[in-house]
Amino acid sequence: MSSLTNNELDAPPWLRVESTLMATARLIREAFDVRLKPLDLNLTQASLLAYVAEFGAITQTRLAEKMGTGRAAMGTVVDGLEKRGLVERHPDPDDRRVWRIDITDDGRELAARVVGVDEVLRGELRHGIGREERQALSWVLTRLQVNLQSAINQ
Amino acid sequence: MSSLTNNELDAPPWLRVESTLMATARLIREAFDVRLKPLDLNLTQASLLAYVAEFGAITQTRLAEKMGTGRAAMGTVVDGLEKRGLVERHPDPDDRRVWRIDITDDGRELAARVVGVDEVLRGELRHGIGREERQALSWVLTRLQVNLQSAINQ
DNA sequence: GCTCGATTGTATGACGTCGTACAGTATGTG
DNA sequence: CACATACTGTACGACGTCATACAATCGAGC
Repeated sequence: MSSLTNNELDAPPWLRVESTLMATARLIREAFDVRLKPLDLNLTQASLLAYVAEFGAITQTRLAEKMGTGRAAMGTVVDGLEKRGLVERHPDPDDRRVWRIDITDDGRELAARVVGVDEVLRGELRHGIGREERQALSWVLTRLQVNLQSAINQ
Repeated sequence: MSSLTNNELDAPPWLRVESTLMATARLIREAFDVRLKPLDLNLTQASLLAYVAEFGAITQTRLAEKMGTGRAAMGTVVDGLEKRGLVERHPDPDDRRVWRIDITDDGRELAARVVGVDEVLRGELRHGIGREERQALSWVLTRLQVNLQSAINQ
């Protein structure tokens, strides 16, 4: 144990809040990966599965946009899930370039378990954090994203 | 432009705040990488350099702890910086297993520029975000880290 | 002094993601 | 209809990180 959040005090003085945020993001991924391991899914796969289960068939490019990853990476993720019979690629009747990624029955079943895992974990993460604090967090993060996007575009 | 923060509204309903946080972390890394590109450094290298410049020689394992990465990964980062003459490995007089990573004059010069880049960017990121909002953000993140650590340890 | 467990740094292979380039297809313009 | 441009998904190579295993070394207990 220990060595938990000391990175707030003796952390590099530059990058203070930012590094805390990135460390938190790492922990989020780690926590979800741990909880999703029994389902043999990582966070990316689980997100894809749950998204398709919720919103129905969608093309890979839009999927990549939603999940914040590249098209190429999304292709390999879909490959893996398709090989396990959790999703299927259906040709789009209106556009022969694209595949419409749809979920299978097995996938839907697993997606339900993903949602369960997600709800449990998110419940644990709320401990000691009030509703308005979470809303404030969300607001600041959104604002930060705007500033970051401006900074990235010079 | 556009497609900026729509991932707040039509994002997967699970993973709401968490996915926003992770997306923000990605943008932070991206923004720093863009700004550090003229120095031919990525965020990891720059962090290491600035840390050693600030706090002096340190072993790789402690460096890895501070930066939140593994020892093996830290070794390759040090390799690259050492090859460019920005840091040096000095034997520890008291412990022959460890290297003490120290900065060179060239490294110190570059580290100063890193600090400059960092200050400019962090100034931009503060736009429209008040002091108490930043403190609240920091507090919630720290609390979240505690909850995450508990979740990871079952 | 010797032995055993713990620790440091490294080598290795694996994984996930990214960037680029490419072929196939769609869409708009002449 | 012909053509140029934009877009989708994939192949490929590269990078960064991780997990594991390992040799060298330290520190504690006898």
